[in-house]
Parts: sequence; structure tokens; C-alpha cells
Amino acid sequence: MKQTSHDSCDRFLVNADSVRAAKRHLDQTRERLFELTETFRILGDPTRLKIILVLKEQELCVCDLASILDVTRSAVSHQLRQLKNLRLVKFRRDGKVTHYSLKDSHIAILVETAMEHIHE
Amino acid sequence: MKQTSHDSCDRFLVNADSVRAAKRHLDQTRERLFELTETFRILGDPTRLKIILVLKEQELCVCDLASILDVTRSAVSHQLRQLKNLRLVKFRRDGKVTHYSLKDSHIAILVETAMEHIHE
DNA sequence: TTAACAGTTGAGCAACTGTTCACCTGACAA
DNA sequence: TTGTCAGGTGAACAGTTGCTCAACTGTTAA
Repeated sequence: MKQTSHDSCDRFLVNADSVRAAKRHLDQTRERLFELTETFRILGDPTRLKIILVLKEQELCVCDLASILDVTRSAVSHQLRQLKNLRLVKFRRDGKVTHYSLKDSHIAILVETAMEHIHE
Repeated sequence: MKQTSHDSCDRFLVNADSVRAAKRHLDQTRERLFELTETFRILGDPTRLKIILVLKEQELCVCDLASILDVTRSAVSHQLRQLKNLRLVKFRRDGKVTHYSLKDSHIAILVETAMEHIHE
């Protein structure tokens, strides 16, 4: 059976109020929804999550991050750019070396909350 | 310049202790790290996150979810399977209709924590 | 100047992912 | 039985993504 994009069903009219309420509820959080998804998406990659986890403990340079995660400096740099774009990390130049650290504690708190709630 | 997989640099020996400590720290959370990443990855998709957000408020059937999210029932069903696999949602058959709801409050708390910490 | 090094960047590619489509199952009503 | 509806499923496709490679910038030391 062909399923249309709207995909309304016979039950639609029965639950019309609930559905409308849910649509309204989603619409109200629409602005925040994008950055919320982005934040989770960024943390949903093993390399990036590991970067956050180790930066949560100490400031580190790209070279050390590459050594710890066992990937190339290039790979780390690419991922750090994404973390910079989302303003999750900050950096400090010191001669040839660039030291990275978490921009604020919000992301660390989020990861810790997730860890607490995962092994239920 | 060729970057090896291990990508050790001259600074390696200087920070050897920090690097080793970070590696140990990562290794200790290794078991939990997979499910942690999976949880964030699942929430990092707009369709799945919206499903969680509306199920947080009320129990809903596939048909209504499709109507609310404006996608096909098939798309909703595919995503619900992933949420079932991660044990984030539960369902209740009632004749032809399957009602979905959140399995427990952990995921809702996690999403709420994220919302609080995002618009800092 | 020159060489070495830390880090960045864009292109390319292989792997993954979310959606749609078509078809199927199971429940219910006629 | 037959038709209809809610929902599930696999194949296929288009779009995305994370990595590697090669080349580049900027800094430091010889």
C-alpha cells in the first residue's frame, strides 16, 4: 500500500487533539531542537566522544590526542574542528603546540549524566 | 608528511605520564563507552529525537507518530526498531494498533539535562 | 636560511545511514 | 471469505560521514 508523506490514518480523527498537542509541543522546541540534535550527533561518534572524555580530565595537544586515541593527527584535527564549531572546546596556542580543553562544564555534565543513567 | 597510525610525536616523551593516564582512563570506561556512544548516536538524529520528545509526553501509535513527524509509517517503524533494540521504548499491542511509550525515565532525564545545558 | 615539527585543510573514497517503495503479516469488520 | 487497515521488513537509492593522503601554514631551532 502506498504511504503518503503525511500518512494520515483513520485513527487520526480519534486522537486529533493528542496529535495536535504533540505537534504544538514539537513546534515550541523547534529552535532548540536543531542544536539539541547536533549536540547528541557530535557525541555519537566514538572518536569525538573519546576526545571529550579525555579533555574532561586534562588539557591536551593534538599530538597527544592522536597518540591516546591511536589515530592520525589529521583525523583528530578534523574532529576538533567540529567540536570547535559547536563551541564545545577551546584552544590555546603555545609556540608550535596547540592545547585543547573543554570550553565549559556543560558538556562534561551532560556526558556524566548519560554515564549515570546508562548502566541503570 | 606521512602520519602513521600511532602518530607519536617528539612531545610524546615529555607528556608520557599524562598520555598514559589518559589511555588508562579511556580503557577503564571501555565497556561503557560503546553503549554511551550508541545512546548519543541514537539521539543524534532529528526523527528519533522527535520521537523521544513526543513519547516523553504521551503514549502514541505508529500512525500518530508518522502524522506528527510528517514522515511515512515505514520510516517511523524503522526508527522505532532501533529505539527498541537499545531498549529505550516499549510497546503495547491493542488490536490492530501498537502503542509506543518510553521504557523508563532515564532517557527523558538525559534529554532534559541536555536541554537545560544547551542554551547556557 | 634551512630543516624539522605541530597542526590545518581539501579532495577523494569507502562505509554507513535514513528514507522510500513494494510487499508482507496479522487483526478486525462486513 | 473478503476487504481494509496498522504495522513491519528487505532492497535500493541518495546523501552523509569519518578517515587517509598529500600538500600547506606557521613556529622554532640549528
